[in-house]
This record gives sequence, structure tokens and C-alpha cells, in this order.
Amino acid sequence: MLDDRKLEVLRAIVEDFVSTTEPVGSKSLAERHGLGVSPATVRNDMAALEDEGYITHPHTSAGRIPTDKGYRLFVDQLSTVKPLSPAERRAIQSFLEGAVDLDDVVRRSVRLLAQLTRQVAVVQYPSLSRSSVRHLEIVHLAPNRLLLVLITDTGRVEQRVLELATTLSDHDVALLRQAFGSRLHGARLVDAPAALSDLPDAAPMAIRPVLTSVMSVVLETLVDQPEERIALAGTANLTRHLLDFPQTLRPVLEALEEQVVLLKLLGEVNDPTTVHVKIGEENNVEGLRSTSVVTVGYGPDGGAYGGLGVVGPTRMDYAGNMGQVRAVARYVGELLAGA
Amino acid sequence: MLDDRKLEVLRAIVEDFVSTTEPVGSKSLAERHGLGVSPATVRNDMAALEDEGYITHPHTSAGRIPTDKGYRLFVDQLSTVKPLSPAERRAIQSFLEGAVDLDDVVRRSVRLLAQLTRQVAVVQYPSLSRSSVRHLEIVHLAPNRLLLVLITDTGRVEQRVLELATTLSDHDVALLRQAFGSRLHGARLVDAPAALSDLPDAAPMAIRPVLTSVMSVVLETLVDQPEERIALAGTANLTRHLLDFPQTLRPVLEALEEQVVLLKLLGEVNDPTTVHVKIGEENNVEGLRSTSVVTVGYGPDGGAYGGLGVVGPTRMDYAGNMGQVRAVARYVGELLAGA
DNA sequence: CTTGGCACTCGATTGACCGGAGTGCCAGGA
DNA sequence: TCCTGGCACTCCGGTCAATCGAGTGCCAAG
Repeated sequence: MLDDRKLEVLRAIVEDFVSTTEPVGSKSLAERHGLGVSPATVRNDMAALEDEGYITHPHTSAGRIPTDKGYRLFVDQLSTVKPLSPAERRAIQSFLEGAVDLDDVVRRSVRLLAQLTRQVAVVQYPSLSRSSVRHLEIVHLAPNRLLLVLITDTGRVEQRVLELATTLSDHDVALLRQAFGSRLHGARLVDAPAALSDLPDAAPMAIRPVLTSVMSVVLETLVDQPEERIALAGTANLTRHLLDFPQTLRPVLEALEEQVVLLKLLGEVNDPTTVHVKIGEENNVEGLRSTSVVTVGYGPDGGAYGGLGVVGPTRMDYAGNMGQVRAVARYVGELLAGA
Repeated sequence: MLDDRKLEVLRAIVEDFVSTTEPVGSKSLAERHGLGVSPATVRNDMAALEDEGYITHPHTSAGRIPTDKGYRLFVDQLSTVKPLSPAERRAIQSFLEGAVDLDDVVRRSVRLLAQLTRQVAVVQYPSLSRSSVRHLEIVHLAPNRLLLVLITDTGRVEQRVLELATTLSDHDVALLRQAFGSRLHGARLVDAPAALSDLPDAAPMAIRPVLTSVMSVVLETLVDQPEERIALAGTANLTRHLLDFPQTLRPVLEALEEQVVLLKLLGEVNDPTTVHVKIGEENNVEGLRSTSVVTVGYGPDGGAYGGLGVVGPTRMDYAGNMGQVRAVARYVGELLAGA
């Protein structure tokens, strides 16, 4: 149905439209790209592409623009992820090398990504459940109050204050500390329930009740309801593209303010090791139906820590942005693995 | 120069313009507000107000709109902070009452404020330096590595990892914990240097060197460079007003992404107990020259903890927004004082 | 000092017009 | 069978002129 030239025409349409923002006509297309055929032929191909739903035109006498389906085909078959320019590599290096702690890494990454892609950038903090325990500290704040401090291998520090029904002695707390510490140290948080399963039986009879209650609270707050965090940057970039369609701006901004939405965005990736693209209507998130989202996982094995990506207009430089997103993910992954 | 009626005319212009977004003419103004004078008289007053720079008109045959100076006079003399409606009070109550920790309080507050005012809301986390120490924990992560956990009276938990030049024994750390804890407990962080000044002399000779080095790091990271945090919400509200002037949107969004800028905004308040308004060009922040900023301090004595406020178009409901900002600040202040 | 009257200004709207980019279709040619 | 040039057609976008009306400034009378 679609021979090579038709595909070539589609590619040309996407590339031209992305760079000019204007519907592209048969004549200018035949001229600018060395297709070696006349505008009339291009028109025929265009008609075929339109029949198949890959392109459309706003009105009768206007040029063609790609549909979501057209972009999809372009991304899947017609474009190759663009490697970074040396300048971009240097930018990443110098941007990230000064980071002092996890917060700093994430903040710098998200800014970098926004700057590089000129889109809205989203970076998820290393997910708790997928991290492993570097240190777990239990502090005895008051007789019935504990402070839990968890430090993960990625440098994330999380704390919770626990209110207990019973009171504890310093000695009890020392026992708790010892019991939890020895079992969790180095373990991934996902495996915490298993690692702790034998704990009640092994513990001294005296503290078993309080231990089980502490244990359930710990598991609940750290494993069942781990707090995910997200950093966002570059919302100002939305104005570059969406001023043509001001009414789409509001829902996008609203969506971007919802942590849940962003997590969903980054979490929907099946295979976190490859760059993933959602185009326009493909987005499950209402309000982002007019945008495209490029995401990828980062961390060891390419996705163990979390996700990051960019949100921009469907008319975006997919090849470039995919390359940039992937590159930043790799750097960040290495940076955190080395920390 | 400006008699009562002229002031009344200015008030009417501001109120009409704020609610309609349209330049207001003499006729409709004379009708809608019961001024008891003819349009011609209103025109004379308008001419006087324009001479003084309180209002202006976009073109010859258009109605008048207030200038920044006009809004300023309106805020200072013509409007009274509007108390909240019962519905608004209830909204605040129900919105904030479920908060479980500081993060939650701040996040809920900023959303609430954005929703209430329909502007962009900004809430500063309780400033570290102005808080006092509820608990300071020193954890011995590794021979030359300490984890500092600070819990303030407002529930803010802050942690730093310290790398030391020397190695410490558990016993040393216990001494440190004891020495710092006893002196800082209950003290305000601002007073920390004074509270710790006698520490080196009082400590056992053996740990003096390391103690002074730890002390300097502690003071530096917690007092000299306290990390301020800011929460932001409601950026989507910008689209309601600024779509008339799309080009102003970008600088505003850019400014709002800069923590530094926001801190400056909230920090510039001289007297934190009263609601403060910066109108248009009065703003020192480039990029917010087209907006007005309403801020107030919160906490005991009305400002000890931090600041919060909203950013919106100069054409905003000052009386209402000032009331809402003040009310939220009070609630948040009480909530945190009671925590 | 207020008021009605009046001429004037100027943005906004409307409708007519036209140029141009682009299309779809067709018939002829390789 | 496929490509190509030609041609009529569509429709957007910009320009121009005319008109409308809200609003102003000024003045002379009350």
C-alpha cells in the first residue's frame, strides 16, 4: 500500500512541518527535498497518505499536516534516534558534574533536560521501592515516638515519625534498631517484607508486640505507600508552541501540576530500557491529548530507579528529543550508581 | 486636589475594570454606581484623575483603566480587606484539617490558596533559621561519615550527610550527640552560634578538634546556608488572565520557576504581620512587572515562620485576595504552632 | 460647580475584493 | 501502469472603504 516513496513523502512532510509550523504543500516539498518527481506526483502520494489517515489538511486549499497516526509511523519506522552533538555532551557533563547530593542531581537534571529539549522536563526521584537500603536509623524521640530515617543506595533520605500506642525504653529501641538494621541492610525495599518475615519469631519475647506494630507501620509507610517525588522544569517552554492554541495551555498546565498524573506518565512504560513515545490522543491523560510525551527509565539495567522525560507539542523534533532524553537518563543513571 | 467624589470615581473605575476587564466609560459608570451626578461631571473628574496619573486610556475614544498608581491608591485608601465568606472559611477548614505532616500542610495550603484566590499561590516552608530545635540527632553512618537530622518545632525535618577528615568512634559520636543536643534543644537556630560558643572549651580534650570541625560544618549548613523550600500551585490560573497578553506569560512562568525569585518575593516584606501588596512596576523582579503580588508572613507573631502569597494580574480583586491570603496565613500559622 | 449639548476621534465590525498557495482531476506521454 | 503538465476550483488571508458607536473634550448656560 505504501511504497518507499510515499513513506519518503511522509517523512518530508513531518520534517518540514516540525521545523516550519506551517502546512506543507506539494510544490515546495518536491523542490526542497530531492525527490526527483513532480509536484503532481507528490500530490497523488499525498492523497494516498491521506486516505490511509497519516496526514490531513486543515482546509481545502491548504497544505498537509501529519496526524497522530502519521507521527506514530514516523517515529516507529522513519526516524532514528539522533545521537547528541559534542556541544550537547559537554553541556550535560558540565551541568551535572557539580551536583552535591541527590536533590541536587535531580534538580540539575530536570533543568538540563528542559534546556536541551526546549520542552517541559519531568524527572522522577529514584523510586523508594526499587532502591535498596544503605542505612536505616531508628531514633527515640519520645517514649512513644520514633523517628525512622532511611537512606537508600541512591542517596535518597526519607524520614517518618511514628506515633506508637505503647511506650518504649531506650533499650527496646536499641533492640529494634539492631533487629531491623541487620535484616534490611543492603536489601531492596521491595524485598523488605520477606527479609523481615522471620523477625517476630526471632525477637525477644518482651518486645514482640511493639516490634510487630512497628514493623507493620514501617512496611506500610515505606513499602506499601512509598512517597514518590517528581521534579518539573521548563513550563515556560510551553508558551513557545502553544500560543497558537492558547486554549490547550490550561489543561496542560493543570495536568502538569498533578503528581499523580506525572507518575502515571513515567510509570506506564513497559520496557523501561528503551525510549518510549506517546503521541497526542495516545495519551491516557486527559489534558495531554494535544501533546506528545517522551519517556525513558534510568538506573542500572536502564530503568531500576525511576523515569524521566519531556512533554511537548505533537509537532516536536522526535529524533532529537528522544536522543536527548536517553542521553540524560544514561548520565543520571551512572551518576547515581556511582554515588 | 482629589475630593471625595473623585476618589469615589476612582474606586468605581477600579472595581468595574477588575470585574469586566474592559475600559470603563463615564456613562455606564454614572449609571451603575449611584453617584448622583451626570456623566459629564464624571468626565471632569476622570480628566483630573488622569492628570494626576491614577488612570489612563488606551486610545482617545476608549474608557479609562487604572494605572499602577491608581491601584496603589485604591489599595491604600479605598479598599478594606474583605473578610472571608462562611463558605470560604469552611473550605479552609476542611481542606487543611486532614494534614498529617508538614509537607502535607504546605502542599494543601498552597493548593487551597490557589483555589481560593484563583491565582498562582506560593507558600514558603517554615524557615529553618527562624525555627527552633525540637530534636537534633547525630547518626554514625561510617567512621568518617555522620548523618545529621534536625527536627524543628514546626515539624520540618532536615538532614545532611557530613564527610569528616578524621575518623570517629561510636563513643566520640555519643559525646557529640550529648554536647550538641543539650545546648541546642529548644533553641532557635538563629541563636545556635551563641548557644554553641562555649562548647569547645567545655568538651573533653580528646574530641575538641573533631568537635570544632563538626560544629563549623553544622553551623554552616544549617545556619549560614539554610535550605529554603517553596511550594507553588495554580500556574494554570495564569491562562485565565494573561491570554489577552500572551507575551507576558513566558517571563512570568520563568520567574516562577526560580526559587530565588520566589524567596525574594516573600522575603521583601518589612512588617510580616500585615498583608503586603506589590503592584506592577513596583516589583523588583523583572518579569513580574506586569503582575501584582500579595504576600504576608505566617507563624507566631504573624511572621516568624515564613511567608506566603499569590501572584496575579494587576487587575485583580485586591480586597478579596488580601483577605484570603491573610486568612490562610492565620490558619497555617495556628496549625503549625499547635503541631 | 454641575450639566446638557455637540463636534470629534478612533477602534471595531462588516462586506467586497483580490492574490496566491494549494488541491483534485484529467488526458497525454513514457 | 505510472508519471507529468495543464487547468479549473477552493478557500485563506490581507487590504480597503464604509459605517457604527462608545467615549471624549470643551463650552456655554443654569
